[in-house]
Parts: sequence; C-alpha cells; structure tokens
Amino acid sequence: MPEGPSIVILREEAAHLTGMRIADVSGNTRLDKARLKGQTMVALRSWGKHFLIEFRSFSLRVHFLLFGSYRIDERRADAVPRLSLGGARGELNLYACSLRFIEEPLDTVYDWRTDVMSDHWSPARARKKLIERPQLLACDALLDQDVFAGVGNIIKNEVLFRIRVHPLSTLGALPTAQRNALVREARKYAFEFLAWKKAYVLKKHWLVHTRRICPRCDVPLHKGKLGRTRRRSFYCTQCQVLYADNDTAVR
DNA sequence: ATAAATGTTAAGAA
DNA sequence: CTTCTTAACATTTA
Repeated sequence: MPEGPSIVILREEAAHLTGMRIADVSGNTRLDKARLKGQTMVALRSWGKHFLIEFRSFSLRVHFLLFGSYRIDERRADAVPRLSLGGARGELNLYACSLRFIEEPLDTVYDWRTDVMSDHWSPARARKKLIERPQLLACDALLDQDVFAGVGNIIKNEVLFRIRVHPLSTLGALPTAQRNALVREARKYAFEFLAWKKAYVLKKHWLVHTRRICPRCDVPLHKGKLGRTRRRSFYCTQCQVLYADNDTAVR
C-alpha cells in the first residue's frame, strides 16, 4: 500500500469526499476524534507517502507505514477502523495507520518540490541534494524522503536496475549522467508504477524486485539487506555497475 | 506456522 | 551533539 503512487490513487478515489462536512467520527485512534466532528474537508492532498486531509484551520496527516489500508464508502467486516470519517458524500475508513494533526498551513510544512508525484517536483533540486552528499549510497539516497518523497523499496530496486547502478555505489563516484538518470528514472518509474497499479498489473512488471533471475543477463540476482536502512535489495552484479571511490565495502 | 514485508519513529547506546 | 542500533507498531502473504 505505502509508496507514493498508491497514495495518489487513494487521493483520486477519495476525491468525491472533498468539501464534505464530517458528521460521524469513530475509530480506535488515540487522537482527539471530537475535534474532527463538524469539520469540513477542504482538500485532500498528498506529499510522498503522506495522505493529507486539510480542514479550515488544521490538517490530518495519515501515514500507512507498512501495513495500513483503507476503504472508501465501505467498511471492512473483519477490522475496526483506526479512524472513520463519515458524512453526506460518503465514508472514509482508515486502518492500521499512523495519524497526526498538523497545526500549521500545509504549504509551510511541506516542500512540494520534493514529492516525486507532485506537479511541483523539482529534479534540479534533487540533483543538487545528491551532489551535496557524496558519501551516500545509491540505495539509501532513493529511500531518503527528504530527497525523493514517495519513493519506497520497490521503486528503489527497479530504478537502480533500470539505470544499471549497483545499490552500494556512492553518489560521489557516480558519473554525472548516472546521477541525473537516478533522478529522472525515480520520477518516471513512479508514474509507471501508478499506471500499472491502477491496471492491477504492477507485480508482473517488476524486473528485479522479489525476482530471482536477471531479465537482462539471465544470471541469478543478488539479494541482500543493504544500506543504512537494511532494506531488501535485489540486484544483478553483472549489469549493475558498482561505482565506488576506493575502499567502499563490496558485496 | 513462522517469517518477512511497499515504513517510520522514539528511545537508548556509542 | 551527533550518529547508530534496536524495538515497537500492526497486517497480510508466502
């Protein structure tokens, strides 16, 4: 559920609730639910993996982490919502998610240029951030939400394979063309992810994520928990080049 | 059935 | 004061 494109789908699916005044609130969240009653959903927005419900004087931030889910205009029979917001236009049910109020205007809290799904996405800004951190590993860079908000582990693996860069490459050792390709492909793949997910054909388009054989080399893929975050990396040591300065650990 | 997974955060350790 | 490690959270699928 969680990567950026999935949140865009949620935003689109819930669009008809925009402008709705909340009549019914329930759920097992520890948040002050009473505050939401009577509020009008002014806008439904998103930033990376954050789903944002904007009210007149504050907002609600929804993060689905690894296991969260939602139902729109229906309710799961087998689970109590973390939060349910109902009104004349329908009902939004959120499960197993992290909720937080945001008091400041969203435009002062979020830099929309960082969101790979946003119309305001700025590749130039991302490129600049990458140049500023030469020691950062390619696999960690893609997961850094301050650089690529919305990119998750699937997108990470697919992007690195597409641009033929080994996940343990350091940014400083990457040729400029590859560094730029990293930024370009993150955005491009995120939108392909979106289209495939909408068509329910996302998984079959995965080239390396959860795969065992390199589709280019026909050689076994490597699998390892790499980088700062120790997230799964699937990669081919034959066609993904390791760019490293000197003594960077290899595997 | 046990583990692992599209993720983040807080707390404690180094 | 960082920076790193670990645990916690919670659900579905292999």
